[in-house]
Amino acid sequence: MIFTTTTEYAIRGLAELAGRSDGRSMMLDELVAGTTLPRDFLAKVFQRLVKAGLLKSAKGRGGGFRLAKPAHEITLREIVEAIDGAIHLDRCAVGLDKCNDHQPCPQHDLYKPIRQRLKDYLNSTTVADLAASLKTKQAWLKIIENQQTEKERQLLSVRTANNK
Amino acid sequence: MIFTTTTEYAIRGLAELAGRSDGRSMMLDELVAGTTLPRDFLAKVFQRLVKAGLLKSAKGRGGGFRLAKPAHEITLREIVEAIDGAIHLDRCAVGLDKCNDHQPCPQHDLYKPIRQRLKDYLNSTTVADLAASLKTKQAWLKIIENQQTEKERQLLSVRTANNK
DNA sequence: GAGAAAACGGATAATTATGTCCGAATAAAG
DNA sequence: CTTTATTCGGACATAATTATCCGTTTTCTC
Repeated sequence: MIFTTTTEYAIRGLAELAGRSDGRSMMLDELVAGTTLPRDFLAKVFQRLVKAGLLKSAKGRGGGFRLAKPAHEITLREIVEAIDGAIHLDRCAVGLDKCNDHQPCPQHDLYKPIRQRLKDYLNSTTVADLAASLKTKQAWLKIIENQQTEKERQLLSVRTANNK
Repeated sequence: MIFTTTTEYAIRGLAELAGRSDGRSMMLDELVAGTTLPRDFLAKVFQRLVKAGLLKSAKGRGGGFRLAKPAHEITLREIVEAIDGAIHLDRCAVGLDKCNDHQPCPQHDLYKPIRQRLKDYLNSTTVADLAASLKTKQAWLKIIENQQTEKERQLLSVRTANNK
C-alpha cells in the first residue's frame, strides 16, 4: 500500500548489500543468493539506483555494486524518489486539483499530520537501519525455526515410544 | 502514493454524491457534470460499490445511485476495502515474509505507529467529512478565482490608461 | 404497448507495471 | 590476445490497471 514492488526490491536489495558487503563491492548473483529477490529485475532496479547516485557499479571481472555513500546517509526517501520520482504525498484524498500546502482543503489539513509522519519516517530511516533490522530478524527467524524442529523431534520420539 | 486511482474515483464520486444529492437518488451524468470524473469508468466503480453494499442503485427512467446508509456512517476504510480488498498495511518495509504483529521485525515496530495513524484516519473519516471538505474547498477556489479576475481587471484598466 | 432513460454486464482497447532474455561493452586473468 | 566474468542497454513478454464502448435489462412515461 505504501511502496510499489519495484521500490520494495530497491529497499531490500540495498539492505542486503549494506548488511553483507562489509563496504566492498558485491556481485548481483552473490547478493541475491539466499534471498527471494529476482535477479534480472533487480539488475534493472540497481541500474536506476546507479544513475540516481545511490550505488556505484563496476563492470567486468571482479565488478559488482557498492553503496555510493555510507549506509547511514542513504534514506528511504532517496530510494523512493530514485524509483518513483518525487514523492507525491501532497495531494489530498478528495483529489481536487490545485490542492497543496498553499491552497489546502480541509481534508488536506486533516491528512497533513499523517503525511508529515510518513515523511519523517522516510527521511530518518537509513539503509543502515534497514540492514540492522534485517539481520536481527534473520537471527530471530532462525531461533524460531530451531524451536520448531526441536518440538518435532520431541513429538516424534513420543510417537515412537507409543508404537512400541 | 496512498490510494489507487480507482479508489480515488470512488472517494470523489461518493463525496460528490453525498454533497449534492440531498439524500435523493442521482444519475451518473448529473453527478459527473462539472467534475473531471470519467463517466464510464466511474460507472464500473459504482457497480462495485453497489455490490459492496455502500451504494444502492435503481435502473430505468428516474433511476440512479444513492448512499446505502448515512454519509457519516461510511468510512474511508470501507471504500478502500470495497475497491482494493482488505487493507494490507501489515507488511513491513524490509519485506521479509512472515512479518506481522506476532512475528515483528525492528522496522515493523518502527513503522507501526505510522500504520496505526493511517488506519485511524481511514476508520474515522467518513463520506460526510469528505463532502463537507469538498464544498468548503469549492467555495474557497471560487473566491480565489474572483480575486484573480479582479486583479486582471485592475491591471487591464491601468494598461488602458497608459495607452491613452 | 411503444418509446425513452437509466444502470448493468461483457468485450475490448490502451497504458503502465512487472518480469525475462540476450547481445554489447568493459575489465580482469591467464 | 584470448578467455572469462561482470554490468549495461535494448528488446521483448506477461500481467495488472485503467479506460472505452455497446448491446441488454429494467423502469418510467405516455
